[in-house]
Amino acid sequence: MATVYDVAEKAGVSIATVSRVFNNNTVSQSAREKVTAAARSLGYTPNLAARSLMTRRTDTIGVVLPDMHGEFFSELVRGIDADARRLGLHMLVSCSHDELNEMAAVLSAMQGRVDGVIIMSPLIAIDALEPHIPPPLPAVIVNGSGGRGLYPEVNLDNRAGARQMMAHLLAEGHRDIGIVSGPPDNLDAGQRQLGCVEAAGHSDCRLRTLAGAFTEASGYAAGVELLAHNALPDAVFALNDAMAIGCLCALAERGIAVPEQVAVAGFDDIPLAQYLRPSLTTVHVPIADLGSRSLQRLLAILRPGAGAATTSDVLVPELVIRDSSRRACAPTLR
Amino acid sequence: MATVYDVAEKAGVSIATVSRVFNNNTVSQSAREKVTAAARSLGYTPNLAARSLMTRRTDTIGVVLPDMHGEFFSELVRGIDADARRLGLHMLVSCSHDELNEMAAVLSAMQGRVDGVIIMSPLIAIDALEPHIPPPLPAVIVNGSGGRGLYPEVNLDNRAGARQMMAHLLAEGHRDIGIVSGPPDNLDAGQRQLGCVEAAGHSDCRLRTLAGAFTEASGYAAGVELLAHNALPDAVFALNDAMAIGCLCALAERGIAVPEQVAVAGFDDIPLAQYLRPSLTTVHVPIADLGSRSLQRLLAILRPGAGAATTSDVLVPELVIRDSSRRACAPTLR
DNA sequence: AGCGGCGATGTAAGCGCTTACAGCATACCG
DNA sequence: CGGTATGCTGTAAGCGCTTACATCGCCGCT
Repeated sequence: MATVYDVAEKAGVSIATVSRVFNNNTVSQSAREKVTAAARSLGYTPNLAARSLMTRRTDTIGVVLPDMHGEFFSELVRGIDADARRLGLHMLVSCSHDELNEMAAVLSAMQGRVDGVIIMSPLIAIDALEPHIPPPLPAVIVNGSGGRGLYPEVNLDNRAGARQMMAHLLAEGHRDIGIVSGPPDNLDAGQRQLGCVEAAGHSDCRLRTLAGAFTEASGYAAGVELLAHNALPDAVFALNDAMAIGCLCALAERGIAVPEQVAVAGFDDIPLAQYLRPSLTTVHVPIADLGSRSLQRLLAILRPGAGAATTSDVLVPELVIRDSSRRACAPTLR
Repeated sequence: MATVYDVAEKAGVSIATVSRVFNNNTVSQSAREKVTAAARSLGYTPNLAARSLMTRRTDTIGVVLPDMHGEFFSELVRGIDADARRLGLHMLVSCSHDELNEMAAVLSAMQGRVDGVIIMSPLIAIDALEPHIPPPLPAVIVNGSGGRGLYPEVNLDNRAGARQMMAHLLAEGHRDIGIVSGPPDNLDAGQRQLGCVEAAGHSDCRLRTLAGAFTEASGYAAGVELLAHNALPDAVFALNDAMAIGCLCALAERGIAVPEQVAVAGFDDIPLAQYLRPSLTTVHVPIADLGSRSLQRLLAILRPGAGAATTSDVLVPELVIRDSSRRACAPTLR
């Protein structure tokens, strides 16, 4: 591999000038041209390790995810990547499997490879996590709450989303509502559940909770359980779309009409929610925005001067009403 | 940040000894303990940039993807990540938006940040791409064919998958089959289409092709078009699941019974395919395996001695027959 | 003509690490 | 007891780059 010395020699300048050309510092037009030509002919590329060693920057940010399953993850990464590219930043991705020591290992391994990290950790409580973030490492926490304020957080207002959905279901006249919950320790799931309870508290509605795990299979199981007890609720609110789909499947198998006999709603608004029959009423979560927002937050730490007025860091999801919850009087099929 | 010098001083040894401790070289037990203690108390972490500068390794591999939408991408990354972690490798992820110059930019930016790359590029033909891969950068191409053999390839046998599906549909007695194709230049789509044509060639079956783009919306549009002409085929084979879902949606809206009036099949076997009603007949693609396999390939280049018997690099997908294509005589609902 | 200022360039000092080489005990051989 | 193999350890030389500082013309000023 060619080095600055090779280029400098070929261009007839000093290594400092070569370096300056590649860092957009003041160089005369003629020198710049000579260097560029020499570099191209030698196939020179700056050695980034050496550069990092001097500048103590890596131009890379780390993304630590709980796992790599499903739409949510890819959307988040997409949101981060889009902005990162524009800013000339690279993205180091890793996952923690929701385990504290794996998380700690990942973070310490990233130490020195990245300028900062975006951490998503819906299961591990942030205050347990914080001690494992190497102190010099700038970090932003996305979608996990309960930190001590040591790190900026970007959150989704899961509670508000759930409240909106409940309000909709209540407005449709449903009073007996089944909630398919998420994994026990999942923070998003907890907040959504809380929103449901809050909304129900103001009304005369009955809430039943069914165990779920944010998977299609668990939604299916919940649907089966509802049918077994032979006492269908008016509506089922699955705390994510995957479970809503599983549940719809169980209901369809037994010939239960949705929304005529039971209304069904989900949460997340995954892309194909609108292509189900009946199309799925859900809460739209701007996942990619969550990613892009957290990158902005991180950037505000990394490159202080660079503007970025602190807009709110709580994104409010939006109710999307589709066929699966419409009043029975509206026919599903044309 | 503490350096080897700080640790060496505190431990009362030389920097070489400190370095040896962190690289598992021969060091006396007593020295090792002193160094470890000193390092811990100082919160020392080796500076990876400096290390890379000496060793010319980064312990990081790059993953270049066409984009970051949907299951396929996340599954692939998951497959790679799982193995990478075990091997102590990091993963730098980027996407090319299927544009040749973006691809070239991404690759040259990765130069020096990674020890090798895994490239997925279903749209850009590999022989056009190869000149843009910096020569010293080890690369493996996943799921894109047509290279000049300069780089190892790991492929999915899309053609065989499509042939299997066609054989199944023919065996079910369908003779008028609609194919919802993929994006025009997409290599996977092309191979799948080819498989269909091959299979049809051996039979007396009629094939109609409808334009598609691997999205739910395009599948929906194809479904609408089929209905408009008032001449439904016996079966519709959408070349990916997303389009099959869109198509199912269009058919359901018009009250067409699947599989009684039309059989429908997809390709990919995304996780929720089995939770659709009717559950979707499709071709199972082991995406995560594709990722893990390509990492193995890359590793065979990076760490030559390390075994890794060259198993085949063509993964054959597997037919998954579900309700959406079963003979009409089998009732869908119980 | 002389001088301050300025922009372009070169020199050289590291950044924190790995590793070849040399040094120095210790142990073991004849 | 000298010689030599053996096992640790220290010294020092870079890896390829950025950048503070010094240098050197050159312009425009008085």
